[in-house]
Formats: sequence, structure tokens, C-alpha cells
Amino acid sequence: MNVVSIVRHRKSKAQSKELNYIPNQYARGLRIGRTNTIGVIVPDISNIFYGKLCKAIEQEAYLKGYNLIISNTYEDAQKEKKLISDLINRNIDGLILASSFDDKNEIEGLRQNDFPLILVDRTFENFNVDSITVSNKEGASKAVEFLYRSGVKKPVCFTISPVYISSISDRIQGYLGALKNQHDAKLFQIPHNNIEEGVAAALAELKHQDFDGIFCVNNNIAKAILKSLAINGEGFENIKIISFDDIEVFDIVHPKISSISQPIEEMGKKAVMLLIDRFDNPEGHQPQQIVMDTVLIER
Amino acid sequence: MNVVSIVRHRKSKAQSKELNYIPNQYARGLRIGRTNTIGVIVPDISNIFYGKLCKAIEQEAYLKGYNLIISNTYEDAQKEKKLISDLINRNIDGLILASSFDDKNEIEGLRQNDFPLILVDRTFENFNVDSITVSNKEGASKAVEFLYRSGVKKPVCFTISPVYISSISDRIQGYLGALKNQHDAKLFQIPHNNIEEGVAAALAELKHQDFDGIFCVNNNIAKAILKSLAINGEGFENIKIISFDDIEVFDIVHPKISSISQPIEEMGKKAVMLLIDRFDNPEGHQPQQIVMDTVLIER
DNA sequence: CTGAAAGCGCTTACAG
DNA sequence: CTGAAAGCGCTTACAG
Repeated sequence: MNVVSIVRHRKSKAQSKELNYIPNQYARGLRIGRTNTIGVIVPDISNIFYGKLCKAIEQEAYLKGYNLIISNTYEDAQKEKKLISDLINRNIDGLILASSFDDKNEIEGLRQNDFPLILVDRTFENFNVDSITVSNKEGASKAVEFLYRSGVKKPVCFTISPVYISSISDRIQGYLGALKNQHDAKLFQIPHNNIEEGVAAALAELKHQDFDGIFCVNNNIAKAILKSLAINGEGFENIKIISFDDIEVFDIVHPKISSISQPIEEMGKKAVMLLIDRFDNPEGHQPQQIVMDTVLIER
Repeated sequence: MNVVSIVRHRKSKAQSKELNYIPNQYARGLRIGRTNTIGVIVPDISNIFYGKLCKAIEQEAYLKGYNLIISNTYEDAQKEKKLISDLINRNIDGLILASSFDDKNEIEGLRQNDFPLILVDRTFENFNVDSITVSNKEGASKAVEFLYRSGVKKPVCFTISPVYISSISDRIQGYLGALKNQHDAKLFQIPHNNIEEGVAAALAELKHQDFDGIFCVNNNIAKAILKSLAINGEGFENIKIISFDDIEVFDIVHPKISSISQPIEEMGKKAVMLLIDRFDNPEGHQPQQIVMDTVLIER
């Protein structure tokens, strides 16, 4: 079939029996109450983690016959609110959400209305909604323990702010809990929208201080550290670095960066499966909080 | 307004005068013939270039009140055909397409039906449809000239296959045209779906051969070279490398990689503006082929 | 100026 | 078993 033939269908007795007839999905959706469209809201699709997550979601959704409407919040809660109401008024069948809200109350209404919602990457405490996350706290602990095993005595933590994001605060807790000397914690909070400058400033402050290891709360922090060190790395030759998120770059840079790898493909795939499972079985659905394991990649 | 209040609206006299009433977009679309939805089809959203392009498209579309349905083809022409017909049957108002087709005939039907279509990144010869690309040939020339200026005597070219993709073939032409010794061209074609192995094999073949510079046709090739060199870089110490696409990684790796930077944000923004311009002025629309300049970034 | 009706393209329940 | 009608939620053109 050439694409010509599928442009601007109009139903007629002849056409409805035509082999390649594809019904207008909006009319169908209006009538039937389903649109086979899934909304996806993430902070930033150009962040490699969310790019890969969306790819995984898209592949599974395509297999199951769903299209995706993808939007970015850039961590802006106001935009997130608007996007959620936009998407719902576009009659999405369900929503996969990596939320930037600081409070679960913003989406309490979705829960109360039994709107099909899957939280990914980020979740809320005491909030009985489907979610797929990784064991962030344990992953961060593993990272700090690895630093100690590698000879590090005084590890510091670089985190982005805002820190109310569940994945971030869990990683910070993991770092704090794994410290040998609990009252010697050192935490640098880097604003998420100005990472490069913030990291450079933190490194300048750290220069010649008594520390020998860095735990990075995500790949953006680690990349900014690499960039800063590439420009002015003296004094940091013996610092050991580990980062949450495993990205390709870590294979090709100096200094070597170890990482805590997340099962992104599985997370995306499971999010779609969980959602479709809920479509098929709307009554007896019990929200599940799936927590997946991370893998330490030593370099 | 809490999100509760926008869930599952149902129209009534009271509600239609309600302040925060948002009409069902599908019913509206069905009636009015517009859905304020733009389809976006790219090869792979997890490729940083397309990730950034989609981000730019999304930002501009959001400002103008449009949602995006984003899909990936993974260079699969069959999937691309299905996606195009899917999206059209979902009544998208227009399509922004980075096509993997080897032949313009696949979308000739869209053109003939005056379906609002904007080609980005990749286009077709003698095809009078709106498009936004960069001057790939000139960019590749600039790259090769830079290699010569840097002292390179014998540059080789690493390209991905399939090479019928317009941006790729234009870059190859630019490389070939800029060679001082035209009959000494050396081209390595790396299959797009197996880049790392292909690049490693090509480098193994090149080892100890008489060459001293590489022009990479895109960032994926350059990253694979970096990875290969990180594993086994001996014998390549004095090779000068330049790549199409400027990516953050190039700031933080050794060897230094210069690049030909594309104005991704502007391309995405212009694609949306061109499309909306066409919506607003469907009659007098004359297809434009916009070609943007690249910038050489020396490292 | 206001309000009821028609119709966008479908699917489902119903009548013949 | 087949075919016409109703209705999903809107907007627009029309009647009052």
C-alpha cells in the first residue's frame, strides 16, 4: 500500500470493506472511550536517562499498538500541572509520569479518580499508586562502599537540588547511611538548571581540601565534573569518582568513572506492561510498587 | 485548580460556563478538523542529536499550544510507513519527519494530497516539500579543510551505511570534494546498527597504515572511535579527528575531537514555525527548502 | 441575542 | 444475518 491511499479516509460502504481501511482514531476514541494513546511526562527528554527510558517505553508501546504523547516539564511544577490536564483532556488512556512535584497532593486527584497512572523513576512516600523505581538508597550505599574498598577515606557527595525528588533524596540517604564517620558528611547541592557552574564552584572550594572521593547523584553531575576537570584538573589527580546512572561516556573518559547502572529498558517496558495490565483489568487492580535492583559497574 | 477538578469532565450547561472547563480535544478535533497535535518521526530519540531536536520542537510546540506524538523508526522503512499512516489516522495536523526512506516516492502521496509535512535533517532531491537541513556538503568540506590546516596529509572518512540518507551522502560528497588528492579517497562504511564492532574492525584494518586524520560523518561514529581507542589506542597517537555533530562529550575526552556543529535548537524551532505558518495559510503556501549553516568548533 | 439541531466518523445495541 | 439509528462531546450554522 502506498501512503497515498491512506491519506484522508472517508468512510463509505465501499471503504469499510476495503482491505486497508483504517478507522479515524479520534472518532473511534470518542465512541469507544479508549484512544490507544499513552501520555508520557518526563523532566527532560534530552537527558540521556530519560531519552533511553522513553525509547524503551516507545518500543513496548508500539508492539502493543499504542502511540505516545511525550512532554517535558524541565522540573517546572506549573508546567507539569498544565501538561497533565492537557493530556487528560486529550483522552489519553493512561499516564507514565516521572514527576517533578514536591508533593503527592498534586496528583492525589488522579489516584482518587482511579486514573491509570504509573510513576517511574520518582515516587512519593505513602502513596498507593503503581510505580517503578530502583533501589536508590541501596545503590548509593553500594557506591560509597565501593569507594571505601578502593581506598577512599573521605568521600563527599555531589547532589542536584531540589532534593525533594524521591530518587535524589533516597540516594543522599544511602550516601549518608553508608559513611563510616557519620558526622563527617559533606554534601554539595548543585542547582539542576545551572549544573556546570555549580560544579565548578564546588570543585574550586574543594581544591586542596581533605577529601579523596566523590559520589555523584546522577550522570549530569558526573559529566559536569569531567568537564570541569578537563579544563582545570590539577590537584584532583587522586580523586576516585563514582556516579549513579551508567552512561556510554564513562567508557571513554579519564579519570575512570565507576557507576551504578539502572535497568532502564526493563523499567520502561514494565511501565507499559503494568499500564496495559490495568487497562485490561480495571476492577481488581491492586497498585504495585516495583523496585528494581541496580548494578555496580567498576572501572 | 487542583488536578481533581479537571479529571473526566462532562459537559453540561453549568460546566460549559465554568471557569476551568477544558473541552474534550478529540471531540473538538472531530468537529473542527484540527487537533492541535503534531506528529514527529525520527530515527532514534535516544540519539543525542534527535533528542535535542525533539526537545527544541517540543518547546516551540508547547508555546504555540500543540502537543507532540513522537515515534522512532530505528531506520526501518516498513515501520516508518506504518507510523505515518498511524499518525495520519490519529488526525495529526501535520508531520515533522526525519525520514529513513531511500526513495521520495514513499511520501509522494503526502505531497500530492497537500498534507502538511516538514522534512528535517534529511531530505530528498528534486522534491518540492518544506524542509530544514544544514549545509552538509559545505560542513564536511570545512571539516576536511580543517584537518589539512592542522597538518593532516591523508584523511580517511568513516561513514554509516545506508548511505542513501541525504545528510550522509552530502557529507560524503563534501569529504570527497575537499580532498587534495581526489583518487586517494578512503571510505569506511559502518552499518548503522552495529557501529561499535564496525568501527573497531575498521580501526584494526587501518592500524599502521598510511593515514593521519579521520572525518566522522556523525557523533555515533566518533563515540565508537573514542571507545575503541580507549580500549586499544596504541598506534593512533597522532591521528587528528573531526566529527559532524557537536556533542558535550567532545569537551571532556582525549584525544580532542573537533566538530561541525549544527544549529539544532533553531532547526527544531523553525520546523514548528514553518508548519504553523502553513496551517494558518494553507492556500498560498509555497514550500521552502531552508538550509542552515554549520559552525566549525576547533579543539 | 439565545437556544436547539445538525453533523464530524466511528461502534454498539437494536429493529427488521 | 443485515442495515439503520443512536450517541460519544464538541462547534457552527440556523431558527426563533
